[in-house]
Amino acid sequence: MEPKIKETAWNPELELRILKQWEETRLYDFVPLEKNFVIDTPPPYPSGRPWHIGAAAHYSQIDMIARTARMSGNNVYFPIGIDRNGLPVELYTEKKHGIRMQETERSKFLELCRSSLDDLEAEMIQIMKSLGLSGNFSNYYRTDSEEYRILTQSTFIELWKKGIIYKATRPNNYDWVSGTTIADAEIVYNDIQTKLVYMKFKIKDTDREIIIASTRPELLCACQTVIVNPEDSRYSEFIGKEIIVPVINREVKIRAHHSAQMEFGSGAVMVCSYGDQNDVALFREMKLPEIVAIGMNGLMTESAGKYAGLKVKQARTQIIEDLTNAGLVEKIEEISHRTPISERSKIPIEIIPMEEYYVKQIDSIDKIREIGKKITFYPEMHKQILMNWLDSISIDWPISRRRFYGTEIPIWYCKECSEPHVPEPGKYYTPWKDAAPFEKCVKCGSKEFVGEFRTFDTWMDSSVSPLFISKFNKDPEFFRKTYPATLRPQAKDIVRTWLYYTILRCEQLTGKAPWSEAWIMGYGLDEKGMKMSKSKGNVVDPLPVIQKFGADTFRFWSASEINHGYDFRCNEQKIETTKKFLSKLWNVSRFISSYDVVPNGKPTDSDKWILSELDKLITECRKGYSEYNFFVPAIAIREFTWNLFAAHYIEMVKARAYGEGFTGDEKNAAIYTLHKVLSTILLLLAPITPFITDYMWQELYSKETIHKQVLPKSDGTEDMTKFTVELSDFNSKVWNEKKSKGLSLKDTISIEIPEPLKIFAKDLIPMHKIE
RNA sequence: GGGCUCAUGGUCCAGAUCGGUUAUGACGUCGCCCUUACACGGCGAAAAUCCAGGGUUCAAAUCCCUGUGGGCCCA
Repeated sequence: MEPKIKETAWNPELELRILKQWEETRLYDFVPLEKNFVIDTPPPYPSGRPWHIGAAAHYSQIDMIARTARMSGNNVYFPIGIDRNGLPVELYTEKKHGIRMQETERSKFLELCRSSLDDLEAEMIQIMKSLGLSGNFSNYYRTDSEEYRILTQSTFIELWKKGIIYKATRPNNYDWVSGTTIADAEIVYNDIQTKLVYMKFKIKDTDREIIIASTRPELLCACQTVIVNPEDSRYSEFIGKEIIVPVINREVKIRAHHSAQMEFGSGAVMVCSYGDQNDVALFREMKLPEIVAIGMNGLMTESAGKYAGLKVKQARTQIIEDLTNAGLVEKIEEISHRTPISERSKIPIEIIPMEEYYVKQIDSIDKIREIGKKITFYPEMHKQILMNWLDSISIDWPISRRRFYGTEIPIWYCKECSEPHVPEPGKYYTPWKDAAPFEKCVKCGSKEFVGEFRTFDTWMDSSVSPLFISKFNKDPEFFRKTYPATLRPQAKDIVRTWLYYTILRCEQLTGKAPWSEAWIMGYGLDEKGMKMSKSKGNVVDPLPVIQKFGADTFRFWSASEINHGYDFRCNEQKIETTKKFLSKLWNVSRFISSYDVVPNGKPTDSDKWILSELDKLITECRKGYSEYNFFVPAIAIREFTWNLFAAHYIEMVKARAYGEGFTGDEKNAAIYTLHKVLSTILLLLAPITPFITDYMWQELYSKETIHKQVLPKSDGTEDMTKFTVELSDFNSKVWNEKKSKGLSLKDTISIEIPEPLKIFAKDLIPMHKIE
């Protein structure tokens, strides 16, 4: 008896061969049928090496969803895309070339970004392919392609025409040295020495005063309220009273608010537009009218009265002097204050209201909540992230950015009267360099236009991914068959952004939910449970790991280590040891491969026992797969294969399979059962480890790939699983007995087989050489 | 500051919806063993007051409350 398979361990290099076969046979091409299983794949962002190992695990699992759906008889559409819009590539490019975006010619800067992206993308596609993703690589999409940007712009134009877009002035982080809005991610906090000024505020119609401490006295002119902590007994009698802002002499109300810290300064805080992020939140919460004290040039505005035109620091010095002269300062302390600083220019940022474009969302919240309720979440608990977010949205969505590498906002303004003009949808517009596609202004008739220079928030692009993959507005037939999509897989940290914005935008454009299911994954932490970040230096690069151990090892690790929906730790040593299971499976297959497949047999009691355990396994796996929870089948299959099938059944039937002292029927029944169990394991495991299972399948069972098969179904055979515990206990007992007597396993032993196990006696006697 | 979530042998991970067994399995460690699939193996051993405190109960890893510590999102 020679096994068909020669090697004694699974060799990951075989994966390349199998990968090539899949590509050559175009196994995963998609041709739409009436009914399809459509995955709204997250397009990853190539933000620089190394890629995140948690992301590689994430995409492996998305592929398991695709393969599960395919093996459940669905026609699967698994698009592949790359997200290329946004800030990270701009920062990457600035650093790589030592330049600044605002000081570089725009088209040249865009060119540099594009070439950075091309390099990073090539590697990312390579990793995704080598992971064995069964997606449509042949025509993968890019969110910065002309085609995609046409969709982003035309959906914007559609919303514009529906009146869902408007312009408004709202506070933003502003770096007046670089002259740009900056994202929260670009702010760093430094402790800076500054003066904390204790000022006297008079309470209206009394002769009493309250002392208020502030590091920003120059913002007195923008003060609209004073808050105290509701539990602060010093001030409880003043809540609701009017108080007079010194110098400005405006009356504002004293309110109670929990964000006032009793220990800081005097415990009473003046709230100005806009001293810091908390002021912004309070203005929003209390719906206070804003006063703009600082302009985009970094100078005090008209609102500052006599201080108008001064630099912020000069105004501060001046107002402290004036307050002191008027006897309104109690004392001044030198303190160290945590101050938000612009990462690039190193100056304190100012929060300045600016005119930006907004998408209306407040009006849609109830509708989105209803849609959210109908979407099935895996796991169910993560639906709460969306619901909590819907409860806390307080302003519309600002969508314009003062950035370069993004989809351009397609608007031109009349040079005379500033009237905005939006072009017809269907073309890609770059207003910052293109001539306006209009004859004359619809309002004043002027013939000169100025192009908008801003770009969209990248979520404007990402939020239409289900429309892009279904060829919205381009191929009505394809769209009808593929929209809404079936499932959105994504990580839980972007429920509030990507998932939410997608529902919002797709509802606004199609009136429907973009998908019926959402699959939410946790994220990968390092081996100590800390978030991986480049600054901490604990990022694990998936590429060498996959190269070293193979994609199947990595995938089986991801399935067996990650309980769906929860965060998971990444430990390279654990990945390495996972490979042992694949070698175990390999060797089980190798043993069984020495027997030709027999089409059917008359199972003995031993065979019936393992077949009923197998039936139980099928039920358990199907349950896990039906919830796209791969942890369940991975653990169950490993347990069954290693600790029942190999450890007990194979040992029991070896003698019978060799045919020593058994009838032909009995021998055949053993061989039939061995193949039956192995082929079932391979099918059950195929979505998780597509390489090794396909290799074995084609080696042993079929010329056709395993990935065109369907998952096995439970056939409700006679339940003999009640023998399992006693059987394995008996085997252990014999092995222990031989060991304690110093016998080899080859030696004979005299031992009583327990009554219930007598039905297996014919296999147990030669297995243990019982006399 | 608000929200979600987690805490079980040295490490990771089950068990918790529905309270009741000597608390599952893997990795690692140690000992023995080449038994015609596999030493990337087999058999066996040591190793957990189930984060802390309180409550409900005949009975709590499991249910309730409080706290501590980690993770993330939002402010």
